[in-house]
Amino acid sequence: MKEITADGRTVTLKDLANELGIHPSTVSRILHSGSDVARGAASVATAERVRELARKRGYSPNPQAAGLRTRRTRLMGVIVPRLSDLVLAIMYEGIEEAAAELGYSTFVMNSRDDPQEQRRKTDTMLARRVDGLIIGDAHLDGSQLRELTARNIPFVLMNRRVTGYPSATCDDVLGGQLVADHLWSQGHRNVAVIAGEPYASTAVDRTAGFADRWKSLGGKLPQEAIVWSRFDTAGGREATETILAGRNPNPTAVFAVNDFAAIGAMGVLRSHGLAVGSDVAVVGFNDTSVAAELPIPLSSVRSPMLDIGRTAMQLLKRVLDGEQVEPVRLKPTLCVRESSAWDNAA
Amino acid sequence: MKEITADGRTVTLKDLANELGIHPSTVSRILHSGSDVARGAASVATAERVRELARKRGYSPNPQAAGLRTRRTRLMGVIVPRLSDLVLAIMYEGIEEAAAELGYSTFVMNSRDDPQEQRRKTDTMLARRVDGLIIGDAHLDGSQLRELTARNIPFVLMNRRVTGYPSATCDDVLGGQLVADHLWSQGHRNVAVIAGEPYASTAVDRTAGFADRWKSLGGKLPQEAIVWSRFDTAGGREATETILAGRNPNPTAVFAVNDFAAIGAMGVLRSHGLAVGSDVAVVGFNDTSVAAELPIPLSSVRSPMLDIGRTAMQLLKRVLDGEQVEPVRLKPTLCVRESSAWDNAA
DNA sequence: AACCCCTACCCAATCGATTGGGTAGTCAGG
DNA sequence: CCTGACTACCCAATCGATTGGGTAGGGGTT
Repeated sequence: MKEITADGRTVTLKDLANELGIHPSTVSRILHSGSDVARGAASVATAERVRELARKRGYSPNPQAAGLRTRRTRLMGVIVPRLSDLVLAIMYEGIEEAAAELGYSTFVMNSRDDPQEQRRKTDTMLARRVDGLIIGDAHLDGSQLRELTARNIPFVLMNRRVTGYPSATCDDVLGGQLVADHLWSQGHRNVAVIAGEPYASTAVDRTAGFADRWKSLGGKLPQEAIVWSRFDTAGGREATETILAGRNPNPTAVFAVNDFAAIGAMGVLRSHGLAVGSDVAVVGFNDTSVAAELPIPLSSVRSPMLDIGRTAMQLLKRVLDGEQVEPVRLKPTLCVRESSAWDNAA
Repeated sequence: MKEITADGRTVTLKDLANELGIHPSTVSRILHSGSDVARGAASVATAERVRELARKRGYSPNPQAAGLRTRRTRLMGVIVPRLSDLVLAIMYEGIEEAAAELGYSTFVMNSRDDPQEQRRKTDTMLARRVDGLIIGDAHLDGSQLRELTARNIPFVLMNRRVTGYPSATCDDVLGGQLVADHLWSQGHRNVAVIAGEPYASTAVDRTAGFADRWKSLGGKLPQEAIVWSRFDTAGGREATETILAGRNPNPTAVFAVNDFAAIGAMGVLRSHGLAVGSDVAVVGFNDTSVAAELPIPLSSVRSPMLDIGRTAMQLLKRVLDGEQVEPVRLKPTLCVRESSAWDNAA
């Protein structure tokens, strides 16, 4: 309800002050701090009159002016590889929710996981004077992050973690373990992993969680059973071709660290005459909304994407408040569906 | 490359001016206008010195201060039903690209297609003093838009259009026609439409384009062959159940105005023992990335989503420049795949 | 010599909110 | 009656960039 004065400008503090015959600074103090400011700043009666008029005139403070003075914008920058990745889109929804609750607004930008773009987007955000950054595209090498630290910019990581920095992620190691337990108990002994991009902690942790647990269960997982790939369907297809070409006998189960890669894998398996669910089990990760909708519903590790976003925002807020924060890892759960429900122990 | 002075503040115009012994206003004029300002404002030599120093110190103008003075923020607000809808996410990528080229930054917010949220989000954006809005969630009744017009806020529509307002959309009517032509030429005569939400022009136009063309080809399309639904898989499933329950004989083709609804439809058809592609053709809309990846690849109308986003941003820029702009409808193309490739004319 | 016009700048107000530092006026206690 | 402590405000500087309105000095014209 932004209202305007007779001459077409938006209502300012001074307008309110003039109308009430008091000083703008008094109005500011009344509106700025909670009702607790009545002590010292103004009488209860005046405070009430001010608040009433502000409501009536639809006063909304000018964030430019406030920011200029306070050097805080209540803006947060969010950088993600791409928003058209469903996983990141949902996390962003979580961020937006939490940001609204905390009185912040957010910018998002896509970096396509390209270091050049990451820098460029970071710079645009800083030029906009954001108070802090949520980095959703961190690479494990961390060069990007060292620079931010050096420039003294408050930030937290989301989705992907890097040791030594605050982050909100899924417990990806646990996620990998859940899959290992599941496939092992279904009787599989010859498995392969479509591991994702080696620069992303999501890929590395999920793969490591799986591999370590698999070995501690007594399973074998030779080097060539782990194939690194892109996170999309095409990446999943290529990886699966590699797996099928390189292993004899073919694995009876495939764990893809990403649903879309898993979908690509299912396609290739099918076209090689292998029935997903009976000949070969497939498990994905994230439990994106398509997983359950496929003709052969895809087993997938459900990660709390919305919560990860919310948590990232809350962490960043705490960083801005000067707190020392620790990384947060949210627990995933496994959703078993047809694609891996066939019992191979028989 | 935001640099800071010795005492930790970011570099300002005044810093540059002091260092060069000239007045801040001169620096502003040199940096503000292109190189064409050398005439009148400053000597070429001074201009060069200023630009050089600005580069060296990593000067980046404070948008708060500039905005406070100029009353323009170079911020645009974008409101979409939800960013986790792939279609909108891609359009937003287009917006972001175009915005960067034009020197704007963008906010996105999700409204969930809920009028209350639409208002709330609009107000937050205006409180942030955005220069204009891109509305991606317009409802055909247009009450939301009348209010914006009344409040004198520059905006354009995206994805969905409403008569009388500038917009960047897909030519959805044409899209519907393409599907009608295709299904008719494949020999189908008994078809059904999963029509989407009746408040969205995308749904209405696609359905109308299909229905009108179908009838002009000589086809029949009774009222009960058109089922309105939500845009997601669940909506598609429900609609398909309705269709299968209500029609005898079953239709040999189904057009869903949205890929996700189409995916839901394929699931239900399959579970009713109908083979998609041979028993029943299915066509979706938008050609989102999953369409081609399904076990039975889905025919779909490809809409130029990225371009729609870019166009929306460019239109808005022109609106801000005071131009009178006309709605733009971008041409879609039909991608035929297995789900509707079976020739029923036989 | 008087006049005008450039060139290359400077000056100061302004945008709207915030904030450290007052100050009248009232009341109580000594 | 004086002092001190409140209460309820006011004042003015400030944040950084922009912009309409100067102006000094130099060169050219008539």
